[in-house]
Amino acid sequence: MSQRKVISLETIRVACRNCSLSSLCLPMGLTAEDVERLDGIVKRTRPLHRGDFLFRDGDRFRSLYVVKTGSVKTFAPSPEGGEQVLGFHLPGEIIGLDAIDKDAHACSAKVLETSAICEIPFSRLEELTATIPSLQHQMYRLLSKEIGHDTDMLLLLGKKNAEERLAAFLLSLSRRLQKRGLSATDFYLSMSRHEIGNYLGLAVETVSRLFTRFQDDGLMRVDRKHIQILDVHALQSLVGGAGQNRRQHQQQT
Amino acid sequence: MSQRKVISLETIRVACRNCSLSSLCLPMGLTAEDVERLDGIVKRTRPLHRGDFLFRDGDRFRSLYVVKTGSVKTFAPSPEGGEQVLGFHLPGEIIGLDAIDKDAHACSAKVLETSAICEIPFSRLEELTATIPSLQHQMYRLLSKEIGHDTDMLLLLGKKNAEERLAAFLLSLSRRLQKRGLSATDFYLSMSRHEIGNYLGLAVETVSRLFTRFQDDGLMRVDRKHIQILDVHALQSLVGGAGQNRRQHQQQT
DNA sequence: CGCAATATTGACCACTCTCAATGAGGGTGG
DNA sequence: CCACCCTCATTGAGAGTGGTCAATATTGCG
Repeated sequence: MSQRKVISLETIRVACRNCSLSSLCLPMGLTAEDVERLDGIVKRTRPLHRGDFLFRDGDRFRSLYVVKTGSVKTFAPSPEGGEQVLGFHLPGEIIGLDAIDKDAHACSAKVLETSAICEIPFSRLEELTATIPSLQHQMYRLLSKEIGHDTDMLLLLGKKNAEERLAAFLLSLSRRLQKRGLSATDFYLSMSRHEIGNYLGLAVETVSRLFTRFQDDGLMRVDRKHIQILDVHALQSLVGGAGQNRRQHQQQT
Repeated sequence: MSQRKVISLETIRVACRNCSLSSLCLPMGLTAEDVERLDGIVKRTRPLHRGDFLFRDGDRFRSLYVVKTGSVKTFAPSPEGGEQVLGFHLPGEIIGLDAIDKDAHACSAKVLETSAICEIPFSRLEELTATIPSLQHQMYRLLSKEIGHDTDMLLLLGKKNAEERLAAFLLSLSRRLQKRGLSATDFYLSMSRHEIGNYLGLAVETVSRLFTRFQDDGLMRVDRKHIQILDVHALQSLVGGAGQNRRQHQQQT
């Protein structure tokens, strides 16, 4: 910890900017000027708190949101009156892409803990992407990436058992936190067991039992919301399906 | 059948065009000239046959594909060596959007029956969307719509039981066929029970049993791959969850 | 400090998977 | 043209994962 050197205010400011926009301009081809223009349309809102909504399903679509710090969950109403958690969004991740099509949000976004969120008015972003080809390409990639992510979830829900799902979930969190420079093995869950279960298509009780089991097996330590991963490799082999193939025959067509 | 009147070659040609591009320019704002330009980059390939691949996972990404007639399935390899069917693509639907991000296909696309497919080189499409704002917007919508569709599947796999899944699947097919002017209640399945089961996260046997049950209950007639829906409304109420709430508590957070 | 929400644990059972056998087509070759 | 084979689909019986219900911590918050 604290390998942080003395740095200038300007450095922080720039780093902070890049932070909020990293998902948009990371693999860029953008000039400094382009980034400046992009930066110009981003609204920085004051910190939001647990329970606050970024938007609710049915709301008119106006902006995309980027998590700077904290975390957000998105969830859609299911016909029976329940809800399906669609994702947990950590710093650097973008929210709202699914609303472009219908020009309205089909899901709600709720802040899980005190968070800083950037807002990017989509109409202005569109103007920008129309004049900066590389930014347009970034947008396409961003949308495409979201599809790829959903695909992964389909595989998870369609083919994996409870154990594999929870292991995959934990590793996903770990990896994403690490990418932001946080610890990959020691972190706090900002969501409840209920929400994890809902997200993974499992009952709360199953999630709870698995946490206990993983801990008993020495894979991790669990204390309420505090998670310490002790054996990443074992978790990975759980996901990969070291467990004998299960669930419908793996047919080749 | 054969309510087809005598029509000019030109009419057919135009209709055919619109067909292949409908998903791109339907809710448009495109001038005739724009459509012309779009049309100019579309490659029309000769008919493909059952078992042909549009692309395989790992292939370099070059083009998007639009189904004109026939059907295509996409599927991704799962770590254990099996595969997850990601979707069945009917006329008017577009394939390959998930590959933009990594510039490589993460899934394979296989033709299920003799089909006509259009190919749209993505780099050329990108050039076009950079100069036609409304087309750019269409592309964003298209990508966004795909995300929305995946979201629906997540809800299906995460929250619905076997009965609800199959009912939803049948209604989805029905609706999409109808949109293309085909019968909503009488059609042939181009995919096997295996593929349906894989797609829905169910075992083949479960799919088979449900077909039998639905038939016994008078919801539909099933003869091999020939499907006749007799009671759409009943199917709809099955999906909606008329069946008493099942699967994890529907918590509100 | 006490109530409400969240989490854990146990017992039971249902949905659906697995295994296995049989039947029905569709294609190929004799 | 028929026999054969192979794939696909159907059906039955049994088993297991994970859901449901219920009781008991534990925590957080007003």
